[in-house]
Amino acid sequence: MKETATKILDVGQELIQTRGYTAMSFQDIAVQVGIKKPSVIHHFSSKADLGVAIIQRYRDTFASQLEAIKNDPEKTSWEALEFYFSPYLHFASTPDTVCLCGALAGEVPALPEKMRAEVKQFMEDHQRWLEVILRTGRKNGELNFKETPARLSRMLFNTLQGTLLVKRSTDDLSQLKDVIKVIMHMLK
Amino acid sequence: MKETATKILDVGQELIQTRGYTAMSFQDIAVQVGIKKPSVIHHFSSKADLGVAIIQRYRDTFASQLEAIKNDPEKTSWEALEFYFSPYLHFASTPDTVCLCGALAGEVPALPEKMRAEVKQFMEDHQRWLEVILRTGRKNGELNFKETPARLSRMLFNTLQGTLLVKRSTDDLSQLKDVIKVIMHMLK
DNA sequence: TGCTACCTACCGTACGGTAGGTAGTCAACC
DNA sequence: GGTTGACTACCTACCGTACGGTAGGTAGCA
Repeated sequence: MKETATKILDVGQELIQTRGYTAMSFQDIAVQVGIKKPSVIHHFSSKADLGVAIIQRYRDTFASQLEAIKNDPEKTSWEALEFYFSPYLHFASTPDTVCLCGALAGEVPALPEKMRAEVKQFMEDHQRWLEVILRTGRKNGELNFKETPARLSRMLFNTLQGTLLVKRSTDDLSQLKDVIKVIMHMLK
Repeated sequence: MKETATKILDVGQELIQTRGYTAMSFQDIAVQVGIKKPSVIHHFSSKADLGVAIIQRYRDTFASQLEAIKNDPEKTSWEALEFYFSPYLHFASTPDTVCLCGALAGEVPALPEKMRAEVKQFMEDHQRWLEVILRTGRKNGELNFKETPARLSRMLFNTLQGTLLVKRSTDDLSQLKDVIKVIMHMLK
């Protein structure tokens, strides 16, 4: 049986990814977890605290995945890229869901200050990891591109985030696959 | 002296671009226009109606600009591209502002149904215009690329939207210029 | 007379958050 | 071994605030 706090984080994250932080309420979370609103607040004393906890948990799991890939010398750059793209492909099959950082980025002005710093770090984590893959891939001779790894990684990261964003309104789920295909092709 | 209805549309649009549709309230608009809340509702009988009116006005002006460019035989494809990118470059100098469609796309699940269709059309307008520029530019021999114009225009549009999105949290205003430079370079 | 633009006053709802209480668990103590 | 106290998880009931929206009235103008 999952602990209540973990359930709250799970439900909260899902709600942010589908409806956004502002539209996520303690009440919604309480209903989905099966408890009452004040009990949610008992675990996370404010909405901002809950938001920060959700981002931090996500960042932690992301960081550990990064380490696992980094320390596996058998992984090729292409496999690392595929791993990086896999969650995006997952979003391609769920019309209204979006990467956590993308959902939060769209709401930055409405976010409590505590959360903004986390979101910023979050974006930088993502972009920098892609940068590392690109740099080592080119050094190994596996990947081929003209731009600097920093600039290209920023651009590709932005493209992925933008595709997720646009997907929400157009419901054109095939775009994500197309975009990833084009990116892969560009790097050969 | 500007008409009140126009002022309401102006202020409303600005609020959507900075804070988002959900966080935009009749009260905020009333204060900035210099009237009381019910007077705003007198002009636009519901928040959804106001939202639709704002998008429609934007789409109309965008469409007329499109026609003007299309019907000017002296404009090169590069000039058309520059014109297309110019509003994005403007956003590069305003940290918290975002393209109207991008701001709304991030909130699609929270939007009233009437607005969703408008947002969708909005995105398609933008993307299709870029597609036309790319297609005619290649036909003229001015532009050079391998992908189909449809696929490439979607990708570039997504990249621009994503860059605006990411900008909100990172405050890295130089990215937009960089991205546009890279795109221009790609098309040579 | 009728219309437009605006106003004050109000309504119901939903939100984040608080106050205060209850039931269960567990360790410390006589 | 039973009693006590502290702690945790959860509850009901409530508060202030802000929202979208309504009712009804007024001043000016054609």
